[in-house]
Amino acid sequence: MHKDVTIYDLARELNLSPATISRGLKKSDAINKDTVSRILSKAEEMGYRHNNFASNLRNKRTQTIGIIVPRLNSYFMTSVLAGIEDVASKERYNIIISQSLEKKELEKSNVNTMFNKRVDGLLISLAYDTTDISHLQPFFDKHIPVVFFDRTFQTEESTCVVINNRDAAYKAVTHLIQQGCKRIMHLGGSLLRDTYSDRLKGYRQALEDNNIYYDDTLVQISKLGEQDGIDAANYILSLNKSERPDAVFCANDMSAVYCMSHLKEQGIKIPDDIAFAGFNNDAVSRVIEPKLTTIDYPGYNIGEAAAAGLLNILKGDVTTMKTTRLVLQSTLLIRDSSKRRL
Amino acid sequence: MHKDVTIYDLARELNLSPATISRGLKKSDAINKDTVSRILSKAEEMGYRHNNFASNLRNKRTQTIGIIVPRLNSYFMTSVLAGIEDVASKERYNIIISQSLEKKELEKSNVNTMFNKRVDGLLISLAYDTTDISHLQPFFDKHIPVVFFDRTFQTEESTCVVINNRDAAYKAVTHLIQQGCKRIMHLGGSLLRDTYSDRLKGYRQALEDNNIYYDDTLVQISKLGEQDGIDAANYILSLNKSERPDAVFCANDMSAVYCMSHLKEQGIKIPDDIAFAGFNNDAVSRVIEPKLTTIDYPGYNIGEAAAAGLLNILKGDVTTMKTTRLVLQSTLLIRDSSKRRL
DNA sequence: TTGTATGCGTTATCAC
DNA sequence: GTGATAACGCATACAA
Repeated sequence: MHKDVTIYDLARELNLSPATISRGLKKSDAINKDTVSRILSKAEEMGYRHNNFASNLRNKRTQTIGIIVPRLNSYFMTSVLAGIEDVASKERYNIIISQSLEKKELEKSNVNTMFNKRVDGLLISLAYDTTDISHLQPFFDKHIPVVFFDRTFQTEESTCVVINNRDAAYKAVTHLIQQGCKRIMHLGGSLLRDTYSDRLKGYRQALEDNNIYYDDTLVQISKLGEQDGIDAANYILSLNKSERPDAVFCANDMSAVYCMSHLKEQGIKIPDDIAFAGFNNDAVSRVIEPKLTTIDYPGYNIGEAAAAGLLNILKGDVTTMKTTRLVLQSTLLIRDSSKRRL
Repeated sequence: MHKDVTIYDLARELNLSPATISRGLKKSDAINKDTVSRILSKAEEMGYRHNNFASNLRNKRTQTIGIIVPRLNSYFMTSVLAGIEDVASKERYNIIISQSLEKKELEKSNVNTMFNKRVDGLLISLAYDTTDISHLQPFFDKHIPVVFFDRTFQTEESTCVVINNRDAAYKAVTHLIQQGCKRIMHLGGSLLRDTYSDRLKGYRQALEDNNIYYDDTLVQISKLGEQDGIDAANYILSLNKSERPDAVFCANDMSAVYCMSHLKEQGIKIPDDIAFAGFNNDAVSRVIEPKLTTIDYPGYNIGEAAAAGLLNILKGDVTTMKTTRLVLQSTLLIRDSSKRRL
């Protein structure tokens, strides 16, 4: 384990001062062009590498933004990440990622870790069961900017990047109604999250606008996982034929796909007996048979917007930072799972 | 933006020396129990937080391990990550993650970033097109341990964590043969990766052991993505009926599922016309109709083993570090996509 | 059990 | 254009 090469070593070799080396390494134009290139090539030659710790210690900035998400294993999240990464790296920011695995406690601890790592800003999509954001108070107290995306929380201290979930849900449900469906079930996520409560609102609004009675036995709230989809299917099968829904609108594709798949196994015809619509446009939605009608949730754009929003605050005057709600567009993708032969 | 609380501030408040505070904060037993608790509560009260930069600068260790993977968006990778995270956090190590997106150049740049961030060790699964590991040389030179998993590279300087891909493929193909299949196609990944070349070897061995002629027109190498599955399906459809395979063994589930799905759309019956087997046991393998026979690739265990291996090296004597090849068990999961009514 | 003194590598301020 | 110097906050060798 050799000693690391420092700017002092370079200074000694080149008969310059450490200060000049430091400036030269970041191509300051207060330094002679020629000196700069001598410094750079010497650095290369000696295998110098910049020491972030020393630099951060000195600068009191980490040039790092933290990201906390519920889970990474969806196409949506990977897209968000890609969007964030692109924007951040252009501005020479590093990112660190952690997963809350949908658990409030883990989210708290991750927030804490991010705080202690002194990230310059935080991007967060909340866990299912997070009820308040007191764990973010340290960030607010220190005026470290926080941007919420997807799973947001109303606050006066931060920016949100979302889509119009209510509208998207409204479109999906209206489409199902137009296909002739009259008894539409909804598999929703935690109502603690606006993301999901807005989808429920859109669902209700669509029913109302079409004079369909809202039946709360047809609304199931869950974590929208594999098993939840199957449970919903079993619930449907447990109903009398007359009580069964003729369509299901799910707040994500995973639950839709598992629910559909389980119903198919029991002989239910999709979309003729029961039509389906999901949410997110995950890869599964395109392999399931029939292909799943869903909402295209533009993850990459969300990520870009969230990162850009954060960097704006970081570059601008922190004291002028205010609540902004950025609403991106989403699209209904109509596929076979909801196409009735009318 | 207030000034941060430091150990000096605590020292002043408590009439102790910074050294005592430093020791007290990490509960050194060279310090009076009572003093320790006074320090801790004062720290709490004043909102002290440990400064990693100062500490790392001093210690020349980051207590951080780097992870580079091709992509995060699979169940397999998320499981690996969870395994790594569990092991690492128990030993109070932090992790930082980056994606190469299957691109050699991005991988290089990520390796570089990790090096400059001075991670204490590196866990890596290589990109499709990485041909050599010269970009890891800085790690080897500085004796910073590197552990490969899944997509590995033969080297004398590092540990690998894998499954027996050859054996797993052999089992899958043998199973297809036992179902009566005689003309088995293989969708494989880049032969630059042992992971995939071993699967091809297992495939060939199974054919040979059953006196089936190896036909290289039935082997397609690709990136195993969505489109590659569809392309393979179209290739199959372009063949005369007599030339068509009666089974397909795919090196991942994604390509299998898309290939299957496309063939089904064209009226091919699965498994009767063509049987399928995939690899990984991704979530999609359980929703596709018929359910996909696949290899259960134990991601969580791989992650655990890789992290544990790395930490072992980190804790032990670096000079005794040597090439270890850790081979974990995988299992063939037989599902409907390969069950022929014999 | 606690204190003193010093250095980790960088950068900003001030001087020349 | 370049140099000298003083922080940044922490952890340890050595002393007491």
